[in-house]
Amino acid sequence: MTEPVLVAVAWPYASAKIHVGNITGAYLPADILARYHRLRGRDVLMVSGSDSHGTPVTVRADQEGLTPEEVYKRFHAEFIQLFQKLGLTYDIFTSTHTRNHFDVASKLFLSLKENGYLFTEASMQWYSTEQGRFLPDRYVEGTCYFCGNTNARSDQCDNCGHLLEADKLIDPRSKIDGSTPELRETTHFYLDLEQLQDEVAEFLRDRQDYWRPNVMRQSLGQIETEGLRGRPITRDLSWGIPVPVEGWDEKCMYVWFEAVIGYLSSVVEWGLLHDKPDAWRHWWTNQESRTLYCIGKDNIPFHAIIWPAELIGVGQSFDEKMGAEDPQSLVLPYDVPANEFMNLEGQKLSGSKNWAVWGLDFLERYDPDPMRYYLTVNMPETRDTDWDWEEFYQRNNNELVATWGNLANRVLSFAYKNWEGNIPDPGELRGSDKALLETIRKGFKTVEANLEAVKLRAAMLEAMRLAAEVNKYLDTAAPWFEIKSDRSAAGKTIYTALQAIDGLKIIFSPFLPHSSEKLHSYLGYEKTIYGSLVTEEVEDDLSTHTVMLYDPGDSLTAGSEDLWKLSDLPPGKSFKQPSPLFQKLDESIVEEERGRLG
RNA sequence: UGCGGGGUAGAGCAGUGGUAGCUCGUCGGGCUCAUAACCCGGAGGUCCUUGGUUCGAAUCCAAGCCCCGCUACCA
Repeated sequence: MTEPVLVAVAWPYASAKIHVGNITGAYLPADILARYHRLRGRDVLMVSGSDSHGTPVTVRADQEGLTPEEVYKRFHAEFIQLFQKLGLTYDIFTSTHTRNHFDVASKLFLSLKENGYLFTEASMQWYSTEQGRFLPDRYVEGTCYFCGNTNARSDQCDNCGHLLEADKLIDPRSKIDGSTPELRETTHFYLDLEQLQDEVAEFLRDRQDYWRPNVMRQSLGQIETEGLRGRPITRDLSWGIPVPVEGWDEKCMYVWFEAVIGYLSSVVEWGLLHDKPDAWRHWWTNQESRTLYCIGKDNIPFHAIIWPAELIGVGQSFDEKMGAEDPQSLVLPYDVPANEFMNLEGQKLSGSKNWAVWGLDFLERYDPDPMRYYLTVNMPETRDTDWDWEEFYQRNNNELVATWGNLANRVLSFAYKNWEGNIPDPGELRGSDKALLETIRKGFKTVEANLEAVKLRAAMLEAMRLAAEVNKYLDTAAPWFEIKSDRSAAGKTIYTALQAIDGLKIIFSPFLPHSSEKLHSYLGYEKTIYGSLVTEEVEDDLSTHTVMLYDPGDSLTAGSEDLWKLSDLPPGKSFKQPSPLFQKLDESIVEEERGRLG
């Protein structure tokens, strides 16, 4: 077993389709990191699943006349389809609606309760006598007590912008059936964040020098200026995980409390599915384990404050409940590299206005790597960015195709034509050849430094710069000229260039895995670089759910060898006739795609 | 109202005290292995404004202008 790396990815909410903003914000950066660490031979586990519970799912179910379970399963199936096409190497992509997750979440809840970090408190909530249930604030409308607007939501008035106290709303009515709700008292469990505040702050300070400033501002900054207050972690809902306390089975755990526990439960499930029930401890109780949380900025408080607070509060109790003889505490986040948002053609994304580029829809017309490339160079790492179809088209043709795709194609074509599909024997390399290979070796180091620091844009740019270096080298050496007078000199040049693109293939592969595999196969390798994604139906006493799993197979990264380096290319080895790695796009797609919006 | 981010070449960005840089586009040249791709060179900027600190400011301070988010039980 080598260094454990846990890539924990935001759980998509199973009530909406996935768009490019979601992908660039969390799922793609996670896969880039996971693939990079796989190349390094580390014990990578990339985990996530569908967040299946909560109000939006039930609301959508009501609208469509379906059960919440049917709604979640429909979106869950689409997520898996998209992730397989994009090549996101989740070791496990599961769901929160599984017996295993219920069990783990309940153990965690009870651990917090036993350790004294939960308390109960009563409050007044709107209750629908018609439906016999409590209504979420956003489903109660009425008259604003500030401006008199008669269509104010009970939590906020869209007319005057004031935040409202729900119980002061005038003439409340249910948005669902128009009936008049009444105020009723209800009691909930609260997570005592105030009590955990000092330890959370200490946890954050320890990481202050390498976390992104935007994440620190929203976590440590908030604690230092406003402090933390208890937050309710249960709801009067029926779709979710029942509160595991006697007399409370009518209420559920609140999704924001329960979904993050998926980072733990999914690792447990992965172990169970691989007949390694104790494997979860390798990532979760081993203090050497590096846990990275890839999320969007809307999730920062949950991952940088609340989840660490839950983990701290649990202490060793969870491990004890899992049957450990010598229980350990759980590993706190190493980094939470949250991204900002991606807009579209200058405007905020909006599902209801169809102002979005949907993942599956995009892949109907384009290949996955162009999307991965554009989303990486445009990743909102430090500020909001913009998806612009004109720019997508330009970058695809002028950068991806022209610099990298063309480089691979020109080298392979020339070699194939002049050496009958065998790697030429270079003999002794010249100074200029060695210099190029040295540039690539240094490139591995630079890209590595950027990836370790989760600076993916910079890493991608550096990779492209290296491709440009090889193009320059070719232009200087001019093998098409050499070959006319000195075949052996041309052989040295082409051998060197082949070796260079063989290395670049590895450097590009975390970002652009599909084209790297293609090039890898053109170069005549038998094994693939990465494994594949498979699905499996899992049945438990709660439900049946589909899991997507990563199968390393007998790929190069299946072992623990460090592949992050220039490898030797054996002279004489045969390789295949190449074809272009990427397609040029026609300018007409710009207007075509813009026409689909809105 | 409060909080946060931002205003640097046509576009997108980097640059936190010492002659203003990168990618793309643009103009000119070279090459012909390659998906008219690749390589070289040039043009292009009052670094939002004003005032201040300093030998010296895009970079620090003050005031102001403009854009964009957030301030939701949408996790």
